[in-house]
Order: sequence, then structure tokens, then C-alpha cells
Amino acid sequence: MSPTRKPEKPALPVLNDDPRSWDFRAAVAMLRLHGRLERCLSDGLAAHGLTLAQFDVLMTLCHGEGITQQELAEWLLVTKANVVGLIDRVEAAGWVERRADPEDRRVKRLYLTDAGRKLARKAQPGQHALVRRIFGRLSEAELRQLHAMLARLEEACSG
Amino acid sequence: MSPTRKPEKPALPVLNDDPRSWDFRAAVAMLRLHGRLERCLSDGLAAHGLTLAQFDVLMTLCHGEGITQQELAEWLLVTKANVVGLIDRVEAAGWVERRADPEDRRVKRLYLTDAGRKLARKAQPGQHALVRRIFGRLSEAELRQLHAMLARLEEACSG
DNA sequence: TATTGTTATACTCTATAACTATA
DNA sequence: TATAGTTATAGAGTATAACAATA
Repeated sequence: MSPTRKPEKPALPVLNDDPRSWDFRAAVAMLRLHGRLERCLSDGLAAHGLTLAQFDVLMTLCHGEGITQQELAEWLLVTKANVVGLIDRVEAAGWVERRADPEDRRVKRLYLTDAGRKLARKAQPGQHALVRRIFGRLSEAELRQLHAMLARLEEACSG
Repeated sequence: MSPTRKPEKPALPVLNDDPRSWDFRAAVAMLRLHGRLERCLSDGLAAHGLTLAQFDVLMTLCHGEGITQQELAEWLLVTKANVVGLIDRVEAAGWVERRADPEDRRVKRLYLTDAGRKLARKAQPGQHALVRRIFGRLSEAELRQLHAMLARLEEACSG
């Protein structure tokens, strides 16, 4: 068996068990959880030929079709130059299309193609199931608490 | 003609306000917080010429100097091939050095150089301050709760 | 002048596979 | 055979800067 894929054991309790302040420990825990979660989600998407960033685009368009590239850049927290490449790829794959805005000829609005919508619908359940499997370990009350805390933290991040 | 949009806040309430289950909402909130946090931390590190991954290496070695590349790969949740490039860069920068293990000549153990240790000590306070500024919005009791929940989630991710 | 999208460039991170040198 | 590290290759994401078309 080739050990090509990811390892499974955090062999080194390097950072988690040291007696730091709880803010720092919570931050490290979040970064590590994200790393794990990202890999789980990526693996699930790879079966559909999607990257996480591309799935993000599809999901964003599912709920906000017709947004501009600039708006997408702001939502995804990346630069507009980055969005160009991102959209180039999903457009080349036939999942998204750019349409000129008749009112402002500078902007291009983004729409899902039928194939893109179909793919999004196909990939979504697996992602949901994965999230449910992991986050389902917490009770609904805990999930609400978690969500509220994360929202406050994100607000602190922006402001 | 339209009033200038503020591109600093997430203009699209696309995913957060839809009536999904709390597990999904919590997951999305976490992914978004991570995105923001990652950028904040990266910006702080860029001033020191460090990437987040490189800072991770330095911090890991600060607390577990002498680990092998394989152990580092497991800890960072990446492949060993990835670690080679990562260490190549921090070694070229003069922050880390590989040392042959006399007992098993296959392995190379990783150590911080004086410059690396100095840089880690210089970069750390800013990162801590940033974490404190953000996570300080929660009380210590909340931070403990958050940490516990995140740890349970990470466990669910692995197992 | 400012804004939207684009191109050009470069770097980092990541994964896969095949390879080496040890064990 | 198995393991630690390496090389080679590829692709994806990111940032920066300069640019064109349009407002």
C-alpha cells in the first residue's frame, strides 16, 4: 500500500497541549479542524472533478446568480484577478458562463449553465452528508452556540 | 450613479441566511471565518517574509525540534513530498536545517537555526496579538467551550 | 478619474508517481 | 519488503502590477 494519501494520525501533540491562553488554543484548534475538513471536502469533490474553490463558485451562483466578477471576488475574499482565472476554468469546463451587462458594458455577470446547475446538485448531497457526519457530533443547541460564536469572531475579523 | 458600494463587507448574504440545518450553517461559518483569519494572519506574516505554512513549520519546530520530515508531514496534514519543498524553502532562507540521524541514515531531523528561532520569536507576538484581538471577543468560558467543540469535531473528522 | 475585467508574471502549496538509499 | 526522503511533473490558488474599455 502506497502511503501517497494523507496521514491519519496527529502524532505530535506539539501545540495543543501547551499551557497557552484559551484564545490561542481555540484559534489553533480551528485552524487544524479547517485543515482536516478541507481535505475531507476536497476528497468528496474530486470524484466530481471539482476543487473546493470551484464548488464555492457553483454554490455562490446557485444562490446569487447574476452577480458580477467583482462581487464574487468580494464574497470569496480574493482579488478580481484571481476570479478571472477561477472563472476561466469553470467556464472552460462548461459549468459557468459570463454574460455582458447591457447597462454597464464594463461588467460581466455570471450564470450557471445547465451542466453547472446539474453538477452542483449532484455534488451537494455528498458534501452535506460529510458535514452532517462531522458536525452531527454536536447537539443542535451546541451547533447554534458554535454558529453564533463563529459569527462573532468573523465580525471581529472584519471590523 | 449608484452610491459607491463598500467593498469591505460581504455584500452577498448568499449562503449564511438561508434556512438550512445548523450543522451546515456552522460549517459554512467556520469556513468563512477561516478565510478571513487566514488572510489576517498571512498579512501579519508577510511583513516578516513568512507564509502561513512556513510559520507553521517554525512554530512546530519551536515546540518539537528534532522531528523527522515524515513526522512534520503527519502533523501538518500534508504529504511527505510536500514537506520537501516546504523545508527546501525555509532551509534556503536559513531558518531551518536538516541533520542526518546517526541511528537511522534514512531520516533527516529538523532543527531551527538561530536566525529561524529569532524570526519565530519576532513574528509570534504579532500573531498572538491578532488572535487575541479577534478571539478576545469571546469570554474565557466561551473559548473553552469553543475549543472543546472544535476538538470534538476534529476527532470526528479523523475517525 | 475611477472602476471592471483582463493579461502577464511569479511564487506557494498541493498531489501523484517514480525513484534512491537505507532498513 | 517496507520506510524516509527525493525528484519530476502538474495543477490550482494567490498577489502584484500594468493595461484596455467603459463609466
